[in-house]
Amino acid sequence: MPQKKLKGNNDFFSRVYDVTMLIPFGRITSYGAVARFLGSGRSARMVGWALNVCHTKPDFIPAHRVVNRNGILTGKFHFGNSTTMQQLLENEGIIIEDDRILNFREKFWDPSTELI
DNA sequence: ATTCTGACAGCAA
DNA sequence: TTTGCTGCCAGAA
Repeated sequence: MPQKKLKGNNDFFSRVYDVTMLIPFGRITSYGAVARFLGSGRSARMVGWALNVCHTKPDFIPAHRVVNRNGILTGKFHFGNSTTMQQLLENEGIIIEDDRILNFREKFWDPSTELI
Protein backbone atom coordinates (compact mmCIF):
# COMPACT_ATOMS: atom_id res chain seq x y z
CA MET A 1 0.00 0.00 0.00
CA PRO A 2 1.24 3.47 -0.74
CA GLN A 3 2.89 5.30 2.08
CA LYS A 4 1.34 8.69 2.03
CA LYS A 5 3.73 11.11 3.61
CA LEU A 6 3.75 9.62 7.04
CA LYS A 7 4.18 12.77 8.95
CA GLY A 8 2.86 11.45 12.14
CA ASN A 9 -0.43 9.75 12.29
CA ASN A 10 -2.62 12.73 11.62
CA ASP A 11 -0.97 15.84 10.51
CA PHE A 12 -1.88 19.20 11.87
CA PHE A 13 -4.19 19.92 9.00
CA SER A 14 -6.23 16.78 9.46
CA ARG A 15 -6.85 17.66 13.07
CA VAL A 16 -7.98 21.12 12.10
CA TYR A 17 -10.43 19.66 9.62
CA ASP A 18 -11.65 17.16 12.15
CA VAL A 19 -12.35 19.76 14.79
CA THR A 20 -13.90 22.13 12.29
CA MET A 21 -16.29 19.49 11.06
CA LEU A 22 -17.35 18.88 14.66
CA ILE A 23 -18.64 22.40 15.06
CA PRO A 24 -22.40 22.14 15.59
CA PHE A 25 -24.83 23.78 13.23
CA GLY A 26 -25.40 27.39 14.05
CA ARG A 27 -22.34 27.60 16.26
CA ILE A 28 -18.96 29.19 15.65
CA THR A 29 -15.47 29.11 17.08
CA SER A 30 -12.20 30.94 16.71
CA TYR A 31 -8.86 30.03 15.21
CA GLY A 32 -7.21 30.38 18.59
CA ALA A 33 -9.71 28.05 20.24
CA VAL A 34 -9.04 25.35 17.67
CA ALA A 35 -5.30 25.86 17.94
CA ARG A 36 -5.48 25.62 21.68
CA PHE A 37 -7.46 22.43 21.47
CA LEU A 38 -4.83 20.96 19.18
CA GLY A 39 -2.16 21.66 21.78
CA SER A 40 -0.44 24.74 20.43
CA GLY A 41 -2.41 27.71 21.62
CA ARG A 42 -0.28 30.15 19.69
CA SER A 43 -0.46 28.42 16.36
CA ALA A 44 -3.73 29.98 15.35
CA ARG A 45 -2.17 31.02 12.07
CA MET A 46 -1.75 27.39 11.14
CA VAL A 47 -5.46 26.86 11.59
CA GLY A 48 -6.14 29.58 9.09
CA TRP A 49 -3.53 28.13 6.77
CA ALA A 50 -5.13 24.73 7.01
CA LEU A 51 -8.53 26.16 6.21
CA ASN A 52 -6.97 27.97 3.31
CA VAL A 53 -6.36 24.65 1.57
CA CYS A 54 -9.50 22.98 2.88
CA HIS A 55 -11.03 23.40 -0.56
CA THR A 56 -8.63 20.79 -1.85
CA LYS A 57 -10.11 18.23 0.49
CA PRO A 58 -12.90 15.89 -0.63
CA ASP A 59 -14.95 16.57 2.49
CA PHE A 60 -16.96 19.69 3.08
CA ILE A 61 -15.28 21.79 5.76
CA PRO A 62 -17.56 24.34 7.45
CA ALA A 63 -14.77 26.89 7.48
CA HIS A 64 -17.31 29.68 7.63
CA ARG A 65 -17.93 28.70 11.26
CA VAL A 66 -14.37 29.63 12.16
CA VAL A 67 -13.63 33.30 12.68
CA ASN A 68 -11.02 35.22 14.59
CA ARG A 69 -11.24 36.06 18.26
CA ASN A 70 -13.08 39.30 17.57
CA GLY A 71 -15.83 37.51 15.72
CA ILE A 72 -14.82 39.20 12.50
CA LEU A 73 -15.08 37.31 9.24
CA THR A 74 -11.46 37.77 8.30
CA GLY A 75 -11.49 34.86 5.89
CA LYS A 76 -14.51 35.87 3.87
CA PHE A 77 -12.33 36.70 0.88
CA HIS A 78 -11.38 33.06 0.55
CA PHE A 79 -14.90 31.92 -0.23
CA GLY A 80 -14.91 33.17 -3.76
CA ASN A 81 -17.36 35.98 -3.20
CA SER A 82 -16.92 38.20 -0.18
CA THR A 83 -20.52 37.68 0.84
CA THR A 84 -20.52 33.89 0.71
CA MET A 85 -19.23 33.39 4.24
CA GLN A 86 -21.73 35.82 5.68
CA GLN A 87 -24.55 34.21 3.77
CA LEU A 88 -23.66 30.79 5.08
CA LEU A 89 -23.56 32.04 8.65
CA GLU A 90 -26.80 33.95 8.35
CA ASN A 91 -28.33 30.83 6.94
CA GLU A 92 -27.50 29.14 10.25
CA GLY A 93 -29.04 31.86 12.36
CA ILE A 94 -25.90 33.87 12.96
CA ILE A 95 -26.48 37.59 12.96
CA ILE A 96 -23.74 39.50 11.21
CA GLU A 97 -23.33 43.22 10.87
CA ASP A 98 -20.39 44.95 9.26
CA ASP A 99 -18.51 41.63 8.93
CA ARG A 100 -18.77 41.06 12.65
CA ILE A 101 -20.85 38.51 14.51
CA LEU A 102 -23.16 40.30 16.91
CA ASN A 103 -24.05 37.37 19.14
CA PHE A 104 -20.55 35.97 18.87
CA ARG A 105 -20.24 35.24 22.55
CA GLU A 106 -23.60 33.54 22.59
CA LYS A 107 -22.90 31.31 19.63
CA PHE A 108 -19.28 30.63 20.50
CA TRP A 109 -18.31 26.98 20.69
CA ASP A 110 -15.04 26.09 22.39
CA PRO A 111 -13.81 22.60 21.41
CA SER A 112 -11.63 22.23 24.49
CA THR A 113 -14.68 22.90 26.65
CA GLU A 114 -17.66 21.52 24.75
CA LEU A 115 -15.95 18.65 23.00
CA ILE A 116 -14.10 17.27 26.04
C1' DA B 1 19.24 24.44 3.84
C1' DT B 2 17.32 29.32 4.00
C1' DT B 3 13.65 32.74 3.39
C1' DC B 4 9.04 34.34 3.02
C1' DT B 5 4.31 34.10 3.90
C1' DG B 6 -0.07 33.35 6.34
C1' DA B 7 -8.30 32.98 6.98
C1' DC B 8 -4.23 34.73 14.18
C1' DA B 9 -3.44 36.24 19.08
C1' DG B 10 -1.32 39.02 22.62
C1' DC B 11 0.56 43.01 24.21
C1' DA B 12 2.46 47.91 24.15
C1' DA B 13 1.69 52.72 23.14
C1' DT C 1 -10.61 53.11 21.68
C1' DT C 2 -7.34 51.79 17.47
C1' DT C 3 -2.85 50.90 15.47
C1' DG C 4 1.31 48.51 15.13
C1' DC C 5 4.79 45.18 16.34
C1' DT C 6 6.07 40.46 17.84
C1' DG C 7 5.64 35.38 18.50
C1' DC C 8 4.14 31.38 16.75
C1' DC C 9 4.57 26.95 13.47
C1' DA C 10 3.94 24.65 9.13
C1' DG C 11 4.25 24.80 4.08
C1' DA C 12 5.97 26.68 -0.43
C1' DA C 13 9.68 28.39 -3.40
